[in-house]
Amino acid sequence: MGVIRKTKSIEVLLNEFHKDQSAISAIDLIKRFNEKLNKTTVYRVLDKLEDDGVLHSFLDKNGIKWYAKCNNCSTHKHFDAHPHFQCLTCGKVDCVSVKVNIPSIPNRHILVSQVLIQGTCENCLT
Amino acid sequence: MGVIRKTKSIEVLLNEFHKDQSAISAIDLIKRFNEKLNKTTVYRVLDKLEDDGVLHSFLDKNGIKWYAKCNNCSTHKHFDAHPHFQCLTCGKVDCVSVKVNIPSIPNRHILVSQVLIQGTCENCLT
DNA sequence: ATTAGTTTTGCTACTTAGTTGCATTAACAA
DNA sequence: TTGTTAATGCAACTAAGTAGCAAAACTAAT
Ligand SMILES: [Mn+2]
Ligand SMILES: [Mn+2]
Ligand SMILES: [Zn+2]
Ligand SMILES: [Zn+2]
Repeated sequence: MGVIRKTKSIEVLLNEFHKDQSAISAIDLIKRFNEKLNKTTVYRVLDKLEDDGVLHSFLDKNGIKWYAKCNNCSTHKHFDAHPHFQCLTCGKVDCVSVKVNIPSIPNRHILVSQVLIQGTCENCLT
Repeated sequence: MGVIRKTKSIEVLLNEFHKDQSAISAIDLIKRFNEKLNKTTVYRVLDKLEDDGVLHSFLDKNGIKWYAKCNNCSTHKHFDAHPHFQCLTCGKVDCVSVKVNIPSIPNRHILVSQVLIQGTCENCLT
């Protein structure tokens, strides 16, 4: 897979991730470009950008899908085993670069893990 | 809130959690008692049992809801800050009792966190 | 610049998990 | 046994995400 053609939809969506480091939910993007892009297109572009290693995705506390820009990933290698932080006050979601280490579990082989942290963001702390 | 009346639905569902320590998804319970209980009832009973501290819930990798029996919880106190483990081979989900410690994050106040670990369960390891 | 081949898009319809409103039924305390 | 109120069933709905297919738009070759 991977992005093959530079289309308007891809440009518009990617630009949204470039102008802010925060994660953005698929639903939010659909709302933002309501008049400009079809929702199916939004889902498909996000999916493709993820395949291409440009974005990565995760689910928030309510099971809805968020995307954020990958930091050193490519089509072949992904380094996205970082936690995500969701502010319970304003709803903003960010990638956090701390390392959470998962202890081994007896009789089980661990492959991946997702960590979602919730609390108050710096903007809402005051 | 909390369970007030001992009904057939509550008994049937609770019994399912008693005979096995594993977590069970709401969807699965709806399927299991397809002929016996209405799906709305299943959702409502699970919700109420959670309020009452008898069960706790979490979302799996696909954003679907699972429930498991609480281990020392009551209506007022919840001790469910434990990770959950989902086997990628058989799909089984369990509570795990290891402690994952979340490091503090600069400028952010952490309140709760969810950890979902994926891998291979003891049954599927062979 | 035109064309042809292929990808991407829009649209409509669909799926699936979960929720809501409301009338009926079942607990249970008196 | 009866009256009150919680719990249930049913049908209709919501919301996130998917699928099929025809039309549009890239891109590369001519
Ligand atoms: Mn991230
Ligand atoms: Mn648990
Ligand atoms: Zn905030
Ligand atoms: Zn397994």
